Amino acid sequence: MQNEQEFDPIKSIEKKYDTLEQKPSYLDVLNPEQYQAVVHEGKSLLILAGAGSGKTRVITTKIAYLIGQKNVNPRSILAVTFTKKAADEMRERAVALEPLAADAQIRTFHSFGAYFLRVNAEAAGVDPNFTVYDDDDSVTLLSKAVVGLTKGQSSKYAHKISLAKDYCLLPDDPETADLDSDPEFPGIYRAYEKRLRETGNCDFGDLIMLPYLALKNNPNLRARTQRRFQVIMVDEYQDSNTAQFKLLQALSGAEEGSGTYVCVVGDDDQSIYKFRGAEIKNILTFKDKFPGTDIIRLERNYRSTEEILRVADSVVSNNGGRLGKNLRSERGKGKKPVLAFLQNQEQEAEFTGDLIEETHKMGVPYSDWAVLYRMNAQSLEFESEFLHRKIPYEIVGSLKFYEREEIKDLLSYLSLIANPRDEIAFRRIVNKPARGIGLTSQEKIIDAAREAFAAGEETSITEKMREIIPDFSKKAREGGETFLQAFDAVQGLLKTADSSGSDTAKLSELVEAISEKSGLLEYHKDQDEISGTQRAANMQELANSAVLYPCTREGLLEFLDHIELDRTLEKTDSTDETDRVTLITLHNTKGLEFPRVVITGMELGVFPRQDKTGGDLEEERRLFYVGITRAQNELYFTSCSQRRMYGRNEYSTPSPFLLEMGQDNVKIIGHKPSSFMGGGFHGGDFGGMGLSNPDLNADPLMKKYSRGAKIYHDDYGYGIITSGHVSDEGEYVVTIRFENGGIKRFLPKYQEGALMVVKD
DNA sequence: CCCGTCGTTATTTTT
DNA sequence: TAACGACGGG
Repeated sequence: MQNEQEFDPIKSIEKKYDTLEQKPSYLDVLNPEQYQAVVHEGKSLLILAGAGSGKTRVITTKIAYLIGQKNVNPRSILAVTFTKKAADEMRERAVALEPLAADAQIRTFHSFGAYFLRVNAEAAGVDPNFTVYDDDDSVTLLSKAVVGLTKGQSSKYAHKISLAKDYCLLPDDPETADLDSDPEFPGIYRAYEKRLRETGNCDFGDLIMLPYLALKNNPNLRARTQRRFQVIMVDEYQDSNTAQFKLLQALSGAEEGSGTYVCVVGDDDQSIYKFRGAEIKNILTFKDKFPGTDIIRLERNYRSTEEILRVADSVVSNNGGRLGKNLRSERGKGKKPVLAFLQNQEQEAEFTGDLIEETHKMGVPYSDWAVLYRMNAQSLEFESEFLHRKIPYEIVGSLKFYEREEIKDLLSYLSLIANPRDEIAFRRIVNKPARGIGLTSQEKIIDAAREAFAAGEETSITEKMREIIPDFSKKAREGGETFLQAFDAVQGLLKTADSSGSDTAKLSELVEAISEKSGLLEYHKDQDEISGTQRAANMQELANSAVLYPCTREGLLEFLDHIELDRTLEKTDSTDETDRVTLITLHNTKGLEFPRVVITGMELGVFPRQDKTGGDLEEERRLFYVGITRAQNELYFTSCSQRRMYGRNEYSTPSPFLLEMGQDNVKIIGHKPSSFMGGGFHGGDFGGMGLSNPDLNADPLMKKYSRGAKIYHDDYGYGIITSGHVSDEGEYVVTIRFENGGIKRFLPKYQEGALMVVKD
């Protein structure tokens, strides 16, 4: 005993040095700002992370540090991102630094919402077995909820409803009426909500809005939740919407002095999703909403060369209302970006192909290259050029696996098993393959089921169908029996909750059984023969992806969540070639980087789009900024003097953004258009307001009578300019569609007296 | 219920 | 231009 006591102080000292020794090396690799951000505590924190400044490293290190060094319970950490990919990467990297991080909630906003709703289903007033309707399903549901809408109207209103939810607006909120000029809109929204609740399902917007409302209306739940989450981090905060902001506020209890530590990370210069409801003001005013916020700027860029960042900065400094940042490259000077003026899109594709081929001969892999464009339609020219030249490429984002017909069919069976009130899923599969159960029969079944649900009956759509089917015609009756038999059979494969762990049935078996017994596999195989598609293979692919899930109700819900909340992945291509050029829209490049980047279609009307002014133009500019800052080593811009759009060959003006890059910051090749001669360059001195393109001002007629302008003609009445182009004779020609239906072309030059622009 | 034809309409889209 | 939806006939 005596001895032991003598050893004690030594032990204690030893321990201290042991601990110092164990100071995790992950802190050593941080730069001073990153380190500050990681060890920051107490107040709220806004990390302004410039492109390529290592923000993921900061977030993941912070999670590891909190758990490993500050003894924060991993379960009390919530980190949200916007994409599944980002969430997966974040979790993986955090766990690599600190294995206990596996217990932290690292999720997308929507997957967190789904999780929250399932756990708190009762408080939130939702069915715990809900599945998630995607945008297509919402459109279908709306068309059933409001009779007499055309398909176009349904998708328009469904889109508006989704926007309303992004802004956290309910049908009765006065602002809701402002979202659409149609005074019926709030009523349409209300009808949609009613029908959606009847199905027991949620749409994407619900996954954010309903958790927020549940917290708002339920103090106990709020207190419990705030106790649970001590640390909340949000990535890509510049693209959060109003509902997400409100949810963050409610979760953190910032207004109630909960003591939750909130850390948001983002870059106001990269906010590009306003059209989806993103509110850049969330990041601009964060410090006001979370008083006492500290701001840390990460301005060291490890991705791009100086020359590239110079162009990026020169462009984005044309925007007003920025938080401000000064990105510095840690990569050295590098090569000056190249701006190529070309004649048309064929030449644009050829030029790009040349670049890729020439460098490939020198040993540059294809995968170094990314070709960026504003619209998906622009990929076509590159595809044919690359196909022709045998340059391997991959188009990112166009293949939407989970939106394929055959996949949605299978998923509908799964959804209906999960939630027997899922009207949309039922309608999708009951008559596929054709069984003689047309729209009328479907209506009868759904109406009966809805009535039963309203009366509080514990039943399902298929049970109701079984009840009323004897009244149907022979054909419909027999077809219905076939469907019910198949459905019962596959539903029976789902193991009930009491079966124990010894049971190894996999969900993939259920998917395969559905394919077979529903007749869908056969049906789609036939379609394959006809259209040469890959549907049968895709169906198998879906089954394969279900192999990791148990064939239980829990496994099923988990699988469906996984799929609904991660629709981007799964671009399994049959070729195993990995060295490929990437073709991608500018929006889709967020978070990515490439050694060599070509930004194409730098023309007014394409990028930026012509109808963009003011704040919208600033967002286009940020999109341009995002594109530029993807490049590590080499950057190219292409601009065509002529472009075929909507079947018409139009002359085009260079993008005003090109003027903003600064003449000396790029190497210009090709035939410089007139607007680029003689000191036409002013980069960065417009304060970012409106269009400052000298070329537009050069021809006042083109500006006055631009596409989209509403006009009044003395002889023909009101109309809208559908297009404007410069003819071969060099004269500006506009095409006008008049309200009476007529389409006429004019030379505005000669119509000054008769043709006037009207405000709308 | 399937197929052809005509007319309309063209962003971006994390979930 | 091209792709997709609406509509009508077999």
